[in-house]
Parts: sequence; C-alpha cells; structure tokens
Amino acid sequence: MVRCVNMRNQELSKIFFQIADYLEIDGVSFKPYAYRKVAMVLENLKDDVGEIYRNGGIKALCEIPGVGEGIARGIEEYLKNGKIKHFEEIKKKLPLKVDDLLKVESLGPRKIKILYRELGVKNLKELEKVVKAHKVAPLFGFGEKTEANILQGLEFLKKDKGRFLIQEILPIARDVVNKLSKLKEVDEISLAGSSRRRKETIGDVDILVVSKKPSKVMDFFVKLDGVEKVWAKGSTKSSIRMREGFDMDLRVLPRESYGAALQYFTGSKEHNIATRKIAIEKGLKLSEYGIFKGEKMIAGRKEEDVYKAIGLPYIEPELRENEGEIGAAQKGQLPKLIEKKDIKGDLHCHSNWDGGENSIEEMAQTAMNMGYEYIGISDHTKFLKIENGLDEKQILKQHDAIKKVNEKFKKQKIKFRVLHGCEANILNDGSIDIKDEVLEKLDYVIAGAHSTLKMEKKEMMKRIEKAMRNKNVDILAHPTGRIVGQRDEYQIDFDKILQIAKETGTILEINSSSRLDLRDFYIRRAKNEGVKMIINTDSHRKEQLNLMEYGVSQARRGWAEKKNIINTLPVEELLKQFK
DNA sequence: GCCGTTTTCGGCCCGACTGTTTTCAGTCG
Repeated sequence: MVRCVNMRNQELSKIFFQIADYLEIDGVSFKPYAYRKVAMVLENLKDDVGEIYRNGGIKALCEIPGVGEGIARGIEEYLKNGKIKHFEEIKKKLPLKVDDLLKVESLGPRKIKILYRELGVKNLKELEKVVKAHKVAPLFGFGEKTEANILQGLEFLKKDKGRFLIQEILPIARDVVNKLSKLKEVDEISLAGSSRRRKETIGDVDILVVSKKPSKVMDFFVKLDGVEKVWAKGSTKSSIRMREGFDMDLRVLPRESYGAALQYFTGSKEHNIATRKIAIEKGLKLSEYGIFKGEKMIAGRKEEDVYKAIGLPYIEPELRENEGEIGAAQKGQLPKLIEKKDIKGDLHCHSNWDGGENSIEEMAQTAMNMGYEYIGISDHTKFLKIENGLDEKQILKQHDAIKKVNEKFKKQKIKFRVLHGCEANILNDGSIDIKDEVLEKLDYVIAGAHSTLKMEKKEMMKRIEKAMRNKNVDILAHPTGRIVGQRDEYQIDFDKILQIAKETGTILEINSSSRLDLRDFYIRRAKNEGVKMIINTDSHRKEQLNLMEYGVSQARRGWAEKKNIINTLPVEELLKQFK
C-alpha cells in the first residue's frame, strides 16, 4: 500500500520490485527476496531517502531495514543520476515487460523465461500472438492445457478491473458464506484474507470451512450461482472466478487446525512472516495446520491459542499488517479498537432537500432503527448547484422543519434527536459559501472542498487552513479528497492539517463511502497527535447509513479507539465538541 | 543481497493444486 506521498521512495520501491522480478526470471535465487523486502520497506518509509542520504550518506541508508551496502549504493546512484546501472543492465539483458507478463495467471518467472528464450516473447501482444498460433503447447514444460490457460489469463487480464472496493465485495462474499453455512456438511465457516482484515480494496476473497465431508462442500462451491471459471478443485482447496471478475478461494480444514488456518489465511503476508519468525525463535513451527513442537501439535484449534503459543495476546484482524502490532502486543499495548456498537449517530447525511432520496424523517427513522441516538442532516450548500445546494434562506427554512421533527418525536416520547448541520463548500480563497450569521444558527458545520481540487500545495493549504480557522467550521469533510481507485488526494501537508486541527479543535472526518478518507495511516497519525475524528457515511439515501461499518473498519485499521471518535458520545457531550 | 541471543556463512515462510516431466517443477496465496 502506498503510505506516503513521497515520490522518490515510491519510485525506488518500484525499481526494486522490478529488479526482483527480473532476477527471478533470470533464475537468480534469494536476491529477489531481498529486493522485494527493501521495496516494501521503502514503500512504507515515512522519511525521504534523499533526505536520509543527505544527512548521513551511505551509512545512514544502511540503517534502513533491509538496506545493506549493495542496495545503499544503488540508492545513491539513483539519487545522483536518476538511474541504477545494475537495473539498466538487467533490462538490457532481458528486454521484457515483466510486470505485464507476470500479471497473466498461470504464468510465472520460469515460464516467462522459456517463452522469451524459445519464442522471443517480450510483451503481452507477442504472447497473445504465439499462443494463438499454438506455438506454446509443444514447448518443454508446457502443454495443451497450459496454452489454453495462458490464453484465458490474457482474456481475463483484458477485462480485469484490478482490485475491488470493500463496499462492493463484502456483501457478495457474505452471501456466499451464508449459502455455504447452510450446508449440513459445514461445521464452521469464516471469511479470511484481506476481506477479514477489512482492507479498503480486495483482490480476492478467502473462505475457510471446517468439514468432515469436504467433497460435498467443494461440489457446492464450484457450482455456485455466479461462478465463471473453476481454477482449481481439490479435496482441501478450490478456487473460482466470479462473474464480477474477482476470485474466491475455499479451504476446508479439520477442526483442530481451524484457528491456525484462520490465523494463516487472514494474513497479512507480512504479519504471518513475522509471527512465524517468532515461532521459529521459540523452537516452534507455525503452519496453517497448527503450532508444532517437533512432531507434536501444541495449538491450532482456536486463533487465540495460536497467538498464545507464541506469547502474544489475540490481535484483531484489522491490525495484522506488521505495522507495529506485534511489538505492541508483546508490550501489552494493543489498542482497544472502536466497535460498530460504539457509534451513537451519523452526522454527514443528506436529505431530499438537496436532491437526496429520502426525507429528513425517513433518514431519522432509519437511524433510529439502527439503534442510534441522533442523526445530523447536512445537506450541500449553494455553491454546489449540481447537487441542489441550499442557500441561506433554504437553510433557515430547513432549520424550522427539523425543529418540527424534533418536537414531533418529543410528543411521541421518542428519545431521538435530529441535529442540523450542513456540508458547506470551501471556496478557492478558503472562505465558506454560507454567511456566518446562518452558520451560527446550526448545531454544527461540516466544510469540504468540492471544486478546484488540483491546486498547488501551498495554495491548497492556505485555503484549507483558512476554512479550519473559521469559527463556525467544526468538521473537515473528507480531508484529503481521495476517492478509492478513482482520485488521488489533493496536494496537502497532512502534518500541518493535524497541527491546525489541534490548535482550532476542528474534527477530521472519516468518510465511509468509496472515499474512505481519512486513510488508515492518517487516522493513526491523527490519533497519535490527539486530534479528534468523526465517522460519517455521507449518505444520500437511507440504505447508505449502513456504510457506517466500513468507516468503523477504516478507523480500526487506523488503530482508533472509542475515545478518538466523537460520534461515540451521547448527544449533549457531542455538541460540546463543536466550536 | 541481507542478516545474526543458535550463525560473519548459510539460510531466506510453508504448503496445495495443476499439468506434465513418469517423480516433480511451477505457480499461487
């Protein structure tokens, strides 16, 4: 995952990933592991490598985990010349589009090497040509089926949509889990993998099952509605491609291994490598079948037992990224993560006043049914004409309407409150598109940038800073502007935003829609700085209030606790959080 | 190429499924 907007680190990381691929194709062993490791470290490194080099030279570079003398020299070369000679030489030796070719399912480094050596295949286009000309099957180590699989891999690649939004995947995955769980042959079932860790995008779905009759479960699985291709079907593992374009893997395990398997298949890969290393240090072996001391299995039935066996408390799936959770676990300093049931209301909700689908009362009723104590209506304001933004007059009218809804609830002795806010626009100069005297009348004000998002950093920061310093602005909506898979964040200095938030008491939003903004690592930084956050859905119709769970998972991935999130507070306390 | 309270040399996570090569390499997660 791209963790910071540090160009040089990201570019170097990409180069090292590619070097690893080339070396692997060239048949070099173990070096790819080292290059991948350092690529991952750089991807997540907060400090700029250029800065590190300038301050401490080669020696300082070697302090970075995974960086030794050789790679440090490479980084130095890159910083000085923008090129790494070693990398240029490998590319000359193997003039292949490795990253493209490796994306073809059933094609790995070995086969790519053979295809290049024997048929001169350098890219996807040439690959398609030789496959269609049936030149591949006769090659040593290939065959009819492999040729067909490569062709199919190419076809899938053409319509590949890459990773999917968790909001799209999870409902489908849950539906499959639900169907499987109804089989009498299924004793236990759980999602695993990145969907259990609630990553914002999911590549494929992993499902684990305990069953004494795996073949029945597998038969059912590969014949599910929506299955487009069966990649593999065995007695313990099957793999399918769904109509929507993503894959699902099903593993069947004996009951005594269920916990170990859940731990293993939940990942992340980095977390697993770390836990296995701890096991090795303790003279144990950790696999998906259990924890073993020699031949003897000492744990595996429950996930908790697996962690316990390596001296750790249970670690929540959302934390398992090897981003410090293991150290925290060892020190007994794991956060007590916020839970969905802690949420008492949703303050970023649109009504039919600004073109949303439902009335204020319908939104309130849905929120009530969800067990909330309050809802905040925050319609768009006038600058956003396309969204039917409300002007001052309409906002005041809406204020009366909300008052009436609250009075009605009171009469019916319903303990629920509708708060009145708005989602105002931060104009290019940082001012707000609604007059102060109107903003003052509202319970709270959310402000967000919705236009001119490609501003240069300095100007953008000036704009956002001015808005945050506005005495009526309480919440900064979707603070970085990113939309998952669609739009990068705007040019901002997040440390500066945290500092201003701290100074002004501005709350940062965690938006549960496809924005998922703040991102997990920003949430963690906000938490560490003591900056308060709020989880909102940005609902434009009542069903979307259910998106809350995704905002909560995002917060959990950012190590957030109940006390960091203000809409866990009862209404009177909540209102005290505003300016 | 990196790394070290078992190592400055010899490891680098571990196992299932497929297809093909008749005993296993390659790919995947």
